[in-house]
Amino acid sequence: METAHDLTIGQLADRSGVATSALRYYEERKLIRSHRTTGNQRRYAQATLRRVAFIRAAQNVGLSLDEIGAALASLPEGRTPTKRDWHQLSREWRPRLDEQVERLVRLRDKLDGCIGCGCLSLKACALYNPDDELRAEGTGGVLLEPGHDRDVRARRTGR
Amino acid sequence: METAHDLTIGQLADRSGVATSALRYYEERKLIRSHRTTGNQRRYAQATLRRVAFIRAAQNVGLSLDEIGAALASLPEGRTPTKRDWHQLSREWRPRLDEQVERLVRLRDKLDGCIGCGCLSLKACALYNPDDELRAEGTGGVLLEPGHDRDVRARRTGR
DNA sequence: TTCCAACTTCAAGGTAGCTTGAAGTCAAGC
DNA sequence: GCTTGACTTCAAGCTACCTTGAAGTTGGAA
Repeated sequence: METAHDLTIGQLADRSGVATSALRYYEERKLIRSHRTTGNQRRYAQATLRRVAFIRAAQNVGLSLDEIGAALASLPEGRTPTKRDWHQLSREWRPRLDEQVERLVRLRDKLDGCIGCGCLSLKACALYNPDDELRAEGTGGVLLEPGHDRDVRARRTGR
Repeated sequence: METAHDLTIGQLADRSGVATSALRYYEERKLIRSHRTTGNQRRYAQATLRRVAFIRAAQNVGLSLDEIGAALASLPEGRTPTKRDWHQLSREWRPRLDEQVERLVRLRDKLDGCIGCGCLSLKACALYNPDDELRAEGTGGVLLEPGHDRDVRARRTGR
């Protein structure tokens, strides 16, 4: 399994821009894998560079390591992922990214018109809606967070 | 300063969808303010609802409470912010949101073409570039993170 | 006036995502 | 063969952002 092109953790850190401590952490979390030299040092396959890039890109978009790990788990276990494998993975992520972009654009476009206009605490605002009538229908709360409706009460703490 | 329309922390929590514990935390962090009843209970002005909405919206976009606090600090101290005040604040945030959106769109559009095509660890990729030649020029690392260039080495840990 | 849910403070706990430090081992150049 | 920097593990620490629990107080309705 060892090749001349395997990377030490330091090389992987340099080339990915990710600290060695973070790489060990990713490995502990099963996001990346390594094999060991006879002297117990980690060696990473070149393909790991791509995995790390994916991890950082995904983190940038606000995904947790758990979610990223789940995505990466869809890649083949035994062999180096092919272009097709990565292509498949990125296709599955497209809707997620679309949603994120939409949410952000909505915020950007509404921030001025909505917070700016002062309707934020009033009726029928696409950005935020704590209106009492609507609340009676169970739709109070922040509309920017997807799926918030059923969480609003659960998020309360004091008795 | 007390009006009939002041909110208890529970009401603010219900109407904002934010836990009371979080609201107390925000107050401790000076993101929101309250006055007290004779019995030492918090009462919030209606306008606080708008502040909380702003805080959550901003968090959604990935901003820290420190950054949000700094933004909110630009609002007037003594009086209830006017539409104009909010308008001003949201205008200042526009570039930040634009940048976020752009970053996200870039990731979305490049993910397929770039990670998918396998160029991720090769030359001249807009998404990621650990190419050795470019690294020699000091441009290795993840290109998605703004201003990463000077951080790449600092992020390394092991000696 | 009594009751109890909603409040109060304070300290500790929790999760995510790492970083830091100690103490020791490996490997590659002189 | 020696030196030294890059590696190893493990435990503890750190920042952000809260949550939980204990122990006590308030306030509004019956």
